[in-house]
Amino acid sequence: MAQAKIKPRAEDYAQWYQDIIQHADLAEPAGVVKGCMVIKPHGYAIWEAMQADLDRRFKATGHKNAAFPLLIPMSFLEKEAEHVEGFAPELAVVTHAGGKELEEAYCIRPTSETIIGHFFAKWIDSHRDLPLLINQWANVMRWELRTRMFLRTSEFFWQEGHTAHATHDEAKEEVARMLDVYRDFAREMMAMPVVRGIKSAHERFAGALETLTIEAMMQDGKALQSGTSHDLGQNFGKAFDVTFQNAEGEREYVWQTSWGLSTRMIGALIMTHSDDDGLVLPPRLAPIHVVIVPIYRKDEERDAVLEAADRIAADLRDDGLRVEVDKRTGMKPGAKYYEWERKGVPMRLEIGPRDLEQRAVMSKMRLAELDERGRPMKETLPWDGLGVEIGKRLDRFQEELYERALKMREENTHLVDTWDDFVAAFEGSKSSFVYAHWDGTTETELAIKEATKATIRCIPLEGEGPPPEPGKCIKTGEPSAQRVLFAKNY
RNA sequence: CGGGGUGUGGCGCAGCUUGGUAGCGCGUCCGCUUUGGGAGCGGAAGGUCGAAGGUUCGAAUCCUUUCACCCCGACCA
Repeated sequence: MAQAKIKPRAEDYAQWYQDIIQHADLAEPAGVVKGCMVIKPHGYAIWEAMQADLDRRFKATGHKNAAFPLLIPMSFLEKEAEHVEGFAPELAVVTHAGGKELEEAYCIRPTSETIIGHFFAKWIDSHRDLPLLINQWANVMRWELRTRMFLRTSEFFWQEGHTAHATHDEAKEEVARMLDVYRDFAREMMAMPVVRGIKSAHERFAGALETLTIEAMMQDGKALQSGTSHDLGQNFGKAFDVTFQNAEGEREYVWQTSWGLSTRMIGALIMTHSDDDGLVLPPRLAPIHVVIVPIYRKDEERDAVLEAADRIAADLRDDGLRVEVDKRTGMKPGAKYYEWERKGVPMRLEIGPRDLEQRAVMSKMRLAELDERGRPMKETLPWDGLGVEIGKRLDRFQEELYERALKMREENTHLVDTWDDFVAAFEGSKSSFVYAHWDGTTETELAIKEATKATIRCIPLEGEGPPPEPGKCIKTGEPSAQRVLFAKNY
């Protein structure tokens, strides 16, 4: 295990982020494949927890999983003009296979709208076939110029939902519904508050009529686009001839949507909750809820302590908790404490001879207050009803993480009305969430980015951000219907 | 892709200017003593110095090329 200290956030946020990933043993750069990473077991377990919950939510909203080819004929991409323009620069292309050059090159999927569009055309014939609600869990590849672990790697894992509907209204409902699924997932599982909104034309998905997004604030004030839901209109329907016969017997193009959320969320988790001591995980996504550290001096003590630890672990597992007993020898308890804290385990139990006598355990939460002597506060919990008590504390911890993240965001969210204040808000490497008026043009959006590096993260949906009120564009003074969210972003 | 930086045992680094065949800390393995907030002592293992060429009697060190990673941009989930 690495021994060098985690770089404090205040000194070098980027280095801190790298250190957390290494010290928590989440992933490492592949090295032998540019821009790709190996997600290690502790990191992958977090993704599996995310997948399990999202999959349940997708199925609860009527979606079914399917799998489409990794390789897509190049000609498919070219069928939708904006789509190919958006993705062409970052495609990895397969030109040879089976020892000879292919007649038509394949690209490794950067996203699957095109190949799924092709199959939708085969599968959909009648309005009775609609809506068609499909999700795919997959890896995709986009040859990014600058990569950062979890946030932007050449290969990444995600889910992509693809649906086809008979009417635009139905499709728009789906787009909004799935955005809310993402919002709820972020809130309930990740303990991460998000702002829902609409992407500006410039930030929209290549080939979409409209892109909805959830944007989260990271600890350094930058925004992270955390999930997107696209209204594809009939663009792909027309490109792939996906048509159906309506109730009146007329042939119509379908209305499609797509929506995705990726392993980037692990990066979001890190930058939302973790601290200078290591990873901090919300209990609902933690691969291990509780680690039990047995403490003993003599062999007799050892047997009794381990027996009790195993029994408690078994009881807690029966209560639905994910528990690990750290039986490693030759390692002092303190060393184990530090290691599990680096890995983000929400709660630790210590059990030793003293506890055996009292029929109790010592418990310590990952984010514990310090006492007068600067030591983390611990709490004695009796064996009776232990699972219930731990459950309560984990639930409270989950909620505290959310409250803490929300507070952090609110303290770093501002309404700005003058250009000078706007520039000051993004001076140097500073970032925060700034709600300001914008005249609605891409030209102004780009000028603001050029001057401040801040971009429009989204046009907030109703109920998000400040109440809509007309005003004047921060840059041009032209009329604006509502404030939009500006921030630097990952 | 432009600019900058870095590649030396699992991790963190020194050595490079002034070439002489690799060292430190942590970790790992074995033994004994330890174990309620990062253990101590003794012994041991582990490295084609990112890769390929070149210069040289001799290259971690000098030259060329290349690969990867990190940071700042531009591009993007």
